Amino acid sequence: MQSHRLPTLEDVARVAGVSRATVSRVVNGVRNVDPQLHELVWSAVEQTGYVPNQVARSLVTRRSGTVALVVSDSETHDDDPFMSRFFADPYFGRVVGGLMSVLRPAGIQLALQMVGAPGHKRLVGDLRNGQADGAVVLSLPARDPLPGLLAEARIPAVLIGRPAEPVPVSYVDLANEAGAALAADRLVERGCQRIGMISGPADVPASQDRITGFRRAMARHGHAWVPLRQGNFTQDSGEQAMRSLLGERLDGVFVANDLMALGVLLVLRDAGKRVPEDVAVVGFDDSSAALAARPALTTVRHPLEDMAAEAAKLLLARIADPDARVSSVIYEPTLVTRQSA
Amino acid sequence: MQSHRLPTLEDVARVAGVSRATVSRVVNGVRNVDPQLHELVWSAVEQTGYVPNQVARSLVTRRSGTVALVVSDSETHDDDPFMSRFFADPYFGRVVGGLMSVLRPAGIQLALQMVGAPGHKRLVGDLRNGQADGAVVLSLPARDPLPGLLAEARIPAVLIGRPAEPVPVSYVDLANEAGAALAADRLVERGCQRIGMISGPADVPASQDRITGFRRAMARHGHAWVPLRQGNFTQDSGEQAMRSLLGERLDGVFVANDLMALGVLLVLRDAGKRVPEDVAVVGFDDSSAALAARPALTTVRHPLEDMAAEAAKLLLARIADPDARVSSVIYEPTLVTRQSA
DNA sequence: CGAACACTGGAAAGCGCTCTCCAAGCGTCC
DNA sequence: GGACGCTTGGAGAGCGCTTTCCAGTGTTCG
Repeated sequence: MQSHRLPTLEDVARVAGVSRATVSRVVNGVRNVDPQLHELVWSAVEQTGYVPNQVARSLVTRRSGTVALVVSDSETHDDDPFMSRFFADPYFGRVVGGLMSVLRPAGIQLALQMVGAPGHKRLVGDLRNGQADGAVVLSLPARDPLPGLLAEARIPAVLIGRPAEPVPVSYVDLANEAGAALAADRLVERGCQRIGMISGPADVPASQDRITGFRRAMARHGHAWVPLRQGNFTQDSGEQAMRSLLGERLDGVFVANDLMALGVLLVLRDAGKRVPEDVAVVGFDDSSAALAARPALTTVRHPLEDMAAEAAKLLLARIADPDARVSSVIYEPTLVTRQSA
Repeated sequence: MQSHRLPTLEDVARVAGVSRATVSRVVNGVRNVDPQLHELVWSAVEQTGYVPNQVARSLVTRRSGTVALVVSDSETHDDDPFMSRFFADPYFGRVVGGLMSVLRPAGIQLALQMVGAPGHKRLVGDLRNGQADGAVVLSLPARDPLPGLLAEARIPAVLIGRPAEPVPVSYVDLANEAGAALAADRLVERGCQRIGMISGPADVPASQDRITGFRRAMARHGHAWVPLRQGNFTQDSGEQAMRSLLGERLDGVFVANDLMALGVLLVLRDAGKRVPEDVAVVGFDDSSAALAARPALTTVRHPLEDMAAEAAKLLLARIADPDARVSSVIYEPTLVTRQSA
């Protein structure tokens, strides 16, 4: 019983006996329209089942009511297993959840864009064309040219995680150094003497900062040197790193994320070490894994949802006023003390 | 050094010295255009840095190159903690990853739409208006009217998870009953005598099927009655359910998802029960949690990424041919045997 | 050698909407 | 009573693109 053609403004106007312009004004709630006409138009809208065509509207207003979540992965091939890992990790979902908590009430849609270097030009073009009003960027590769391109094209954008090189784009980030220091303090305070670290990839800013922060704090406590192994944020890499660290006879270890810490816990257990009595472990992220681990993980809380929500707010502000100053928000981490340290 | 206005088809045409129509034809690769002109036009495109305006294109073609991922949550208020739980769960990310693996190579975008019952009308209208070419629907509420509305409006759609009531819409699903039967078989085969189950919410089809399948299989094995507790798929609810099941002196339990199984493991451990010696545990999903658990979880594998990818393929096929027959794909689960059973 | 025919490229009509004019109507003030 | 300002609604020009229709050109065949 549906007609094949959707009712347009024109149809509503005809039913209401007014002009297209008037219907448009009523629907968008602008200008003073005679209350009677107002009423009349709304009932015509109701009667025809009219729904504004966003596409047509976007074409003229150059506003799409959409924000892009750009996942920038520089070099990945299509079915790189890395991608599936990325999506399966709660990281992605938490970001989406945080963004939606702000975007949804604002009536703004989220469009997911995955793009590698070859797609940069196209992406920037599409965004300038009004495909989306702005972008939240999740930069995976260490030094990503995308933020710079976005800034140059004057596209409202906010990064999640600071860029490797300074770029005139707002971002939200965690005070990773401070978080790592929290872990160091905890380990030292417990009385650990031989403390090591398992880090993430060295070229990721967040990872670098955790290393720097940890080393600096340890130095402050008189530990000039810290045994370090590099992982890649997977549980597996955490296991490997811990195994290679076993010879160091550590009694404390800071692991740069919870997933790797899970692996560490397993290796320690297999090696017959009690946690925290023999070896204390501090993780990072306060993910659900931390709570599920046995012993429950003492970890540095990373308020990712809040950060993503803030990113959405910053972006909205920037869309509303493109000349607003670039501003960034750094979140302070806190230590969540559980059993492992 | 960027001009404020983006180059349009008109500009390219002027530079190339041809008409708009010709440029359009070249860019879209239709009709036989003189190879020389073809060349000429492309170099003009290059020179001007032209990027087609998708919005304008959509307006006339009524194709958007976008697919909506609709998360239908019927009754939720904006900052319901349920939503944040939903996004943090790997379920969401795995679906997105699976969809993207098909959509990205096809050059199609994914737009995230969260919508409750009040938004249904608007959503259907927007989709009919060509906002997106089709929808993948993730129905959270038990009996969701949305799939029916979509079918009625003849909007290409594919559901992930079977609808509670039959609806002429394609879907992909897991043979949940068969999966539950796999778990029952395993538990019985191990020699367990007193076997219980912890299920998900009773009004979710997937959850119902697991209960039915488990009961049926157990009956086949001569167990007429199965102690059952209901959880809500969270680790916490799993713990509670298990605690209340402790009095039953079970030696085997089937838990309807891995997250709850994690909770079960903890409770069992605290109660001094060894797994699997005293109590065998089988989970469901084969999530990363299953692997991380100690003992590692024996669980029913749920190939969610593959299912989501298939959903994307079905949707694309339906978009290409709206009159194609409604067809659904049911995936067969397999048992992943680890330590817990 | 002229007519029929493919083929190519241009002109122009929209897609559905917004928004800037502009005209009409009305009240107000000198 | 006339001029002015204010409110209100309509006409119409696009936004950038696709696509139909048609004219022009070169080709082939009777």
